[in-house]
Amino acid sequence: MEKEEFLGSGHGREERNEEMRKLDSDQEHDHIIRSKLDSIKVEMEEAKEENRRLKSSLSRTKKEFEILQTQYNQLMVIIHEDPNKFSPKGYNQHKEEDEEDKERTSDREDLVLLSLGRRLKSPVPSGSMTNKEEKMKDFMKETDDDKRINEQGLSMGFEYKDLSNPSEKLEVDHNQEKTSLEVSNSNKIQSENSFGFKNDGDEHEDKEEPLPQNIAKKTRVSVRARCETPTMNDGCQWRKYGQKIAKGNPCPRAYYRCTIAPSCPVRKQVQRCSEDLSILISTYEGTHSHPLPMSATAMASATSAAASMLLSGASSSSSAADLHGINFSISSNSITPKPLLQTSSGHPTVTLDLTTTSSSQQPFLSMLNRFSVPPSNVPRSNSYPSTNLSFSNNTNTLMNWGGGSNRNEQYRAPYGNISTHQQSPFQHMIQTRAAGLSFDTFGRSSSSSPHPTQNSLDNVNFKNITHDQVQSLPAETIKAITTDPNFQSALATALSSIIGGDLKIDNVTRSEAEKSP
DNA sequence: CGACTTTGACCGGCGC
DNA sequence: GCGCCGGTCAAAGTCG
Repeated sequence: MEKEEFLGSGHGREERNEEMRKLDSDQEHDHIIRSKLDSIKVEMEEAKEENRRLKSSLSRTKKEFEILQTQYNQLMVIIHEDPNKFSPKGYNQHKEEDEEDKERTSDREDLVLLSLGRRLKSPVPSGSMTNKEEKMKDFMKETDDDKRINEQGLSMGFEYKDLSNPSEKLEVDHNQEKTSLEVSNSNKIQSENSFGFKNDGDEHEDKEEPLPQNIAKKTRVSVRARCETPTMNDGCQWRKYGQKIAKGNPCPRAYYRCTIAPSCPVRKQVQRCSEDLSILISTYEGTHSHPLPMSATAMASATSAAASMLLSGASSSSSAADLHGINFSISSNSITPKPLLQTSSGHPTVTLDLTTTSSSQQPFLSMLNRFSVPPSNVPRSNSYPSTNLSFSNNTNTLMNWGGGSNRNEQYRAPYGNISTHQQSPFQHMIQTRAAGLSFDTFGRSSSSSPHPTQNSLDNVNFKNITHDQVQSLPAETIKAITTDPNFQSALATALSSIIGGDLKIDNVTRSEAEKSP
């Protein structure tokens, strides 16, 4: 009996134990689920928080960008409209016209100019035109220059002088590594061997029959940038046609040709810097004989601007120059790293350096100051000048250009996914004008929201731009904007045009940032 | 199957 | 004239 009871009780105990175990396991399961839920909740909260942070950061950056863009646009609009206005005398003379100008400028604030580089051959049907586009078209009819743009499209870039022309002589001082350009008319730059965009409407420009010596000595523009991907996405469509191990660099050099148009003669060489494998050196040569996608215009304009600077003698300037009222100091500490692709080939090469790090606390100034001559210790075997333009900042300039082996990389914006109205934010800021070096620059923020500094036009003052003003720009803004390769490209173009063109900037619009925090 | 990449061969310029 | 070197060609391979 006792045994049975024992067995019976033992059996019951087992059942209870089983139930207990079941309960325990259920509780454990619940506990696990709860803890998982908790952790997920925490993660969600964190994500939300991060999202909020990013949103606020984005909106702040947007605002700051708009402010800067407005200032830049105002300046360029005014420069374009009447350069004389920038002299104190001119300012007084034109004071009465300011009201009118303000209205016109305000109108232009509504314009979105996406005309950096070459205008597309096929005109947009008027039916599909937006109001902004119509306004832009209307405005472009206002001046003769703009008419020319409207009728002929844009011609800018990599202008290369006919060296055989006795009136336009290129002298190179091999010993001093200086370039001396003797140009009879700086605005009459021939279109031979021009890199960038040419106007199909101009028959004479379509006939690109450079002389043999020019073919042999095409100007090249080398762009150095930190880039993790095998190639830098510059917006163009390239096809690889060769690869070589070049002497002096264990990294292979890849040869690409532009395939947007079958007859496009533009070539590109891509090579990693042997000293710093994170640096990608892209060297461009030739002239695009076709419209470029918008995403390609930034790089094309940068390279063209660089080439223009080379040809306009920027490299021959002294250690500091006062160019049209803007100080361009060429400081020895801004010297770029030794350019590898300058050592060969007998091509005049200009290097755009987007890699070097500045110790300066003023990135924007630093950027302006980085129009530098190559270091004297750089060996150069070629007999042509090389010019280094460094548009760096004090941030980590490692760029992901979105390039790589992906075949579909072309036409993608070089800065990843950007919403439509923000795509290539600086491209619409600059509009180039024919004659290579001079251009119109105006436009506005593409944001549809009311502009925070719209009223600043009412308080436009003209003063000499000072370093203090530049310094007064919010550092974060400067950092954000100067790290944008599109800005760097656009700036290169703008500066090039100012240096090489006939614009006279004695004064500039006072920066609204002076008032802004 | 077309577009693109790879890679060895070839060509022309340049220096010795 | 020869060899080196940068640049290009073109056939074969790869990829989507």
